[in-house]
Amino acid sequence: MTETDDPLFDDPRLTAAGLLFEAHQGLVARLTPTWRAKGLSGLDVNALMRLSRSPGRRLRMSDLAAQTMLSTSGVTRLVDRLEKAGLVERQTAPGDRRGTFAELTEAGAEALRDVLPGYLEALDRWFTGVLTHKQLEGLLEGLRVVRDTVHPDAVIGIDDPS
Amino acid sequence: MTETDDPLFDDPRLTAAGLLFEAHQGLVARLTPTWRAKGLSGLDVNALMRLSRSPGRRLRMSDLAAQTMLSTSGVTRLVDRLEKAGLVERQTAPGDRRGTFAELTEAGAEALRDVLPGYLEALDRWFTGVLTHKQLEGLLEGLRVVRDTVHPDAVIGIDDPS
DNA sequence: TGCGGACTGTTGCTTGCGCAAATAATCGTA
DNA sequence: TACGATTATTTGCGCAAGCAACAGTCCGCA
Repeated sequence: MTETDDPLFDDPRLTAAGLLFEAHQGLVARLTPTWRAKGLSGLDVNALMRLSRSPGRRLRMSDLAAQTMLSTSGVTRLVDRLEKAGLVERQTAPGDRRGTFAELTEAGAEALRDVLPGYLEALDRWFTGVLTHKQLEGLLEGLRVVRDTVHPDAVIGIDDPS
Repeated sequence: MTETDDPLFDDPRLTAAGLLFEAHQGLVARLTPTWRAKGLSGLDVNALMRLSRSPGRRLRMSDLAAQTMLSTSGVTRLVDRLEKAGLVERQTAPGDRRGTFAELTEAGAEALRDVLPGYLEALDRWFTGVLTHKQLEGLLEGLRVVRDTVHPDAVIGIDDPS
């Protein structure tokens, strides 16, 4: 029942992209309470999870920026907050005093253990659990292809190399 | 080669969600230049597209808020900017002077026609075009299910109705 | 050894968002 | 008709993010 004056506005590619955006946004909206209840933001959780999965539970600031797709200044302030909360510690990189590592503290890992059960439950309820095994497989396959196409490792300054 | 101290941190549900988030963020990063080159933000384009597809090319502020998943105050300011740019016009709702419609102007439709070609091309290059027909179908099916689960029509104040 | 250029992270400034309070209009009921 | 409750939108305030400028460190080469 859409009323379009211009057929350009109704391209199936737009519909497909809209579906991706809406599913994403809606899921995030559903997940948000699980971490907000613990006093964290989505980016906090993202960063903590990235650190927890990295060797030595730490990452260089710039690598964390690349992984979270934040600007370096954004990461500086994110780590500022996490450090103030005691969830992360800065340490200067041995051998290169320009670099700084952000390392997950035990309190940080604990915060993660505190958030994850509710987070996983919500994922189950709103995402993985509402799909058949086959649907989930199909979804993940498509996402994997898109992610690999679109996610050029370091994604700080994207200047379309057209 | 991930090093996890806690198996909780490596749940397949987390991987699945991470895939969705990364595909989304990466795609957005790829698309951003297409609208930024025209002086618009992603939310601008989203709003303009919603309006263009609505009856009379207009929506009430609160409906626009629901569709864009912004807060109502966010929409107030979004429409402020679009109106100042001449892409949208406010008109008080006939019959209920509390309500306000945001209506797409001809300049707004023109801006959309200006952005869409590049936008569609980018979608093709980074999203729909990199998938086989079958992969795309599988992806869209999964997304549709998730979207319908997660997107309860009006999504302004989500209070988990557990 | 010393100097210029490149790289890493932080700071100043601006922009945009959400929450909560304020404002304006309508509805229901006596 | 009048008043309290409800609904729609706007404003005040605080926070978080990006960009651009800056400071500190390292590397290469004469």
